[in-house]
Amino acid sequence: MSDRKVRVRFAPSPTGPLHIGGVRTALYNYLFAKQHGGDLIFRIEDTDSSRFVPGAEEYIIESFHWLGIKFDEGVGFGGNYGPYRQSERRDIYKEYVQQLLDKGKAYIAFDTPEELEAKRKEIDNFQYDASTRQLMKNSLTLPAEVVQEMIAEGQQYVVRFLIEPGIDVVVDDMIRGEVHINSSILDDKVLFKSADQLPTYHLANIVDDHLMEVSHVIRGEEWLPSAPLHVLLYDAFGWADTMPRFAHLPLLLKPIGNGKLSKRDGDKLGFPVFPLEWHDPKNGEISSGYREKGYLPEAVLNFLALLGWNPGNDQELMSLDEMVELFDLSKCSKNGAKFDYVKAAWFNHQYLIRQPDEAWTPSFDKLLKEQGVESTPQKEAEVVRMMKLKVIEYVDGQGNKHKRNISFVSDLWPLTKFFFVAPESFDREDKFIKKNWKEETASEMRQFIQVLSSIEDFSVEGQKAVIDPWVEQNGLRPWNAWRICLVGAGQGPDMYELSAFLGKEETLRRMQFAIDTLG
RNA sequence: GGCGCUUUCGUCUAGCGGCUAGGACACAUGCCUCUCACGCAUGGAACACGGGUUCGAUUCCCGUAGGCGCUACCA
Repeated sequence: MSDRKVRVRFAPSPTGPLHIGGVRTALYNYLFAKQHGGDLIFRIEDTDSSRFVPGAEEYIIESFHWLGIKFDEGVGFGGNYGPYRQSERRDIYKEYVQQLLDKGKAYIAFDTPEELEAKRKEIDNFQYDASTRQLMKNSLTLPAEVVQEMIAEGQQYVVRFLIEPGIDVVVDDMIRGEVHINSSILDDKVLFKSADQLPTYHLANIVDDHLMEVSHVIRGEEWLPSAPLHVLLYDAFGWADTMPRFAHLPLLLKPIGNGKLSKRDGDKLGFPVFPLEWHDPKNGEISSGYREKGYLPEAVLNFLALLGWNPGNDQELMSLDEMVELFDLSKCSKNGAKFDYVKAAWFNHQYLIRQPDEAWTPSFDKLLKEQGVESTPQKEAEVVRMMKLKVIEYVDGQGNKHKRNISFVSDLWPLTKFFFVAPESFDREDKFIKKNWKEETASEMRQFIQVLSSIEDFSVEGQKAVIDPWVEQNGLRPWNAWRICLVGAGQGPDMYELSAFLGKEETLRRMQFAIDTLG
């Protein structure tokens, strides 16, 4: 078992957009596979035909493409163990169900959903198991000829797994250790459905994992209760010696309140729970996505990886390759993690500030167009340069340069609007304006206008050459008031930089407007 | 209800019998500064409870309580 080639799979159901928790599960599978030089398989588990949602499969593939998680084989990736879509494997499942039937490990049951419902009403905590199966309509209670007859008549039936009671079933979990469950509490699970003539998850997943030579099953904790059933299935097939190792991951929980993270929480609290924006084909509802919100895939992956796992030291920022190296299933935590979307934004900030300026320009350009602002790439590059100009001079202990506190490119608009749009009004209650626009400020600004008007060379150096001596001489500190004129608030870059960017004409125009408005 | 998993600052977590219980996010204060940020520094903030085991428990065991999951012809 130990020298078996590592092969893991991520196997979503195409019932909607890929949940962020699913992304983490896929990521852990990826990390585990790559670390061991193994394969990552992408399998589509579409055995519930009633819940199939068109477009979901394509959405999931595109999500991983954006995130940078690469599969080695599977739907859309090729491979020698196909088909990888379960709906295309009907015949395979039928064959294996028959095996179980022949071995007496499974049986045929004719009870209709209505009859089962009635039984549940009749008996408290009814469970289809060793204690009740004698009461039901199945191949264990009916004579063989009758069963044959009913099948010949075309009666609908399901195949149920026959579970022996009183067996101590052990699931050896790589995260939780040994989990014991007595088989008596398990029910005779349906393995093959009559409704759509497809297997249930339990059967399909065991057959596929076996045939695809999956070595490790890394999945969400919601599967832990059915893991004993899966162990019993491997036994029943006689595949116990090649049974994969299990690892059940803790769940992602709501940031506030109780329960696991769901589709609803996201847009209610203002953060996405899906990697990409999703347009529900049924009702046209739109759910936001990380990509569209301005997240960088590296940041999303890094953040997600640390929700339930850490390398055992204080390192938080790491590339996908570093994670591959550091990842360790045994270091995964056992309890659910609340989804902290504030920290997600922090991770994005960290990745954003490490990007070169050029990487910002396209999205910045798009942002400005959305705001109806005329601009050029040169001007945008200039603004980006200016807005971090002061802090780029700061280099920390690791030699990293720092930029402004923006978590998303979209944050740039409120920070840079004044570069493109002149202030139209001033908030007299604003703390900065109150403090820096006094009785005498208007006349000082008029003087300052005179000085500025005389400047021929309006570049940063040209302005400094004239203004610095003037400031020295008069003992005035015009910057804050000047800032109010040009920005309209207490923010923005170095004033010389800004005025040079705006040009002499616009600078003077804004100053005059402020004087006229504020008096 | 039954079964299972789980329980360290508000949140994510380190810790694997002896520590002033560490880090990060968030928060507060200070420094820097022509503003806002960034950055830096400092600070407040946790071992759910009760029994054991042990010279000694955050750490091991058992209860209790809380949280989460499962309990479909869904995955």
